[in-house]
Amino acid sequence: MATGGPLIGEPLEEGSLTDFEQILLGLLARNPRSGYELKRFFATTPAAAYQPSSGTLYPALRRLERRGLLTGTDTPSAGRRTQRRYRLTAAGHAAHLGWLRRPVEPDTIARDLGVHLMRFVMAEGVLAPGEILGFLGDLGGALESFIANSERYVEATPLPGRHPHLALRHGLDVHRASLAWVRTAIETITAELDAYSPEALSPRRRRR
Amino acid sequence: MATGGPLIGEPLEEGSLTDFEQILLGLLARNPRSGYELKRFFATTPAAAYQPSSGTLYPALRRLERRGLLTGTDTPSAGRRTQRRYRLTAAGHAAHLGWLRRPVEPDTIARDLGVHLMRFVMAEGVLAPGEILGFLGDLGGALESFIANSERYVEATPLPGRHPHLALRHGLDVHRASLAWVRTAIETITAELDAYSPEALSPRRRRR
DNA sequence: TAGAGCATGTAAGGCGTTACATGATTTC
DNA sequence: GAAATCATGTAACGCCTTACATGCTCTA
Repeated sequence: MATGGPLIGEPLEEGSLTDFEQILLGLLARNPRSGYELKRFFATTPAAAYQPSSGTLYPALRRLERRGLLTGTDTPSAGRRTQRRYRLTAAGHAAHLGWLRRPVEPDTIARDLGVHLMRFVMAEGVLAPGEILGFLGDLGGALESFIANSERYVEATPLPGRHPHLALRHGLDVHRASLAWVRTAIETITAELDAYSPEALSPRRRRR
Repeated sequence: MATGGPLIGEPLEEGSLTDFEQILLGLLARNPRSGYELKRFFATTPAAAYQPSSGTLYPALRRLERRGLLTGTDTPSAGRRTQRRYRLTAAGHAAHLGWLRRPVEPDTIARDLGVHLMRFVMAEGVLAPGEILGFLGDLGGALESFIANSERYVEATPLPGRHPHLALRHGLDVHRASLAWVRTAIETITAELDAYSPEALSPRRRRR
């Protein structure tokens, strides 16, 4: 920690990763894949309303490799052109864990909801159930205050016309749906936890 | 129309505008503003979870001016540094109208919902009520098929874990909320239309 | 004269988009 | 041998982000 220069093999850490790079890291953390397999994943999953092009995907993988978060190995798969298959390094796993554990910023909740959902998906089996419930709790809290702020704004501010009012109403409706989802997600996960160890993990709930 | 070269004063039309540029156009169509006033608008409106920086805003205004969609005039407002106040040209109004009238692409509905909401807000008083109801109808239709597709996918595809299933559920819940909003928006606007001219515009509804 | 607020702008760097290029293999 | 599919990549261009620069005015 107190050494002079940068150590060989240490994570570079200069400049943080984009959301897209973090998502690539998360996908490769579960199972190593090639660039093309990643493209197909994005193509076939309706969750991703996003379709990375070759010019986005391949350079991103090379960047992550250059940073020491991924290692790629050329594998001449039967027939076809040689594939380059990527897997995480130790530094890559550390970066991914750090991303999953990032606190929920209440100020940017509306903008980052999609990213939070991706983090939630990728946290399964990686973060402890307690951490996941904590994350969902923070998410719910952020949504609650966002909704409260929007309601206060709608009541306090005279709006120029009917459409702005309706549009704000849309934002409220959508975020209320998100909040309701967070609550059922917490219940679902808590219930599953209780099923496995009713006494140890959540004794309070059994009394009900 | 059949002349040889490009006419002076014609809209350039080469390459289309970004969503952000279209939104600037829409804001300036209602009332001329300076860059700083636009910044304050974005800062004080909770609808905009987006905060354009100086480096984004001012060059964008200059681009639109260079394209002939805006005209800016330096106005030495009392005290302070000289402001540059922008207003739309005829070509700018045409570009804005074209943006408002763009059809709803069902394929990108999840990605573009926010932009559609902005278009809805800015269409008030600019597009005819019939056009606005048509737009909302298309929006609702696109949401319906998106929801139906997602439901089919959830039922047909075995998902690796509980979290992916929950995340897809979130998408469904949120888009169902959007669809419900579209329907109430249609009702609201239709009702208001009826109030002004019950016979002429919507005689069917009176029978109910 | 130093500082704070208003107002517009520039510079460097990075990432994404579109379009094109390239290689290898199988099918018609 | 032409075309399609798999698979990776490059090049040009444009926009955004961050940070800094510039002017002008009023107040302490």
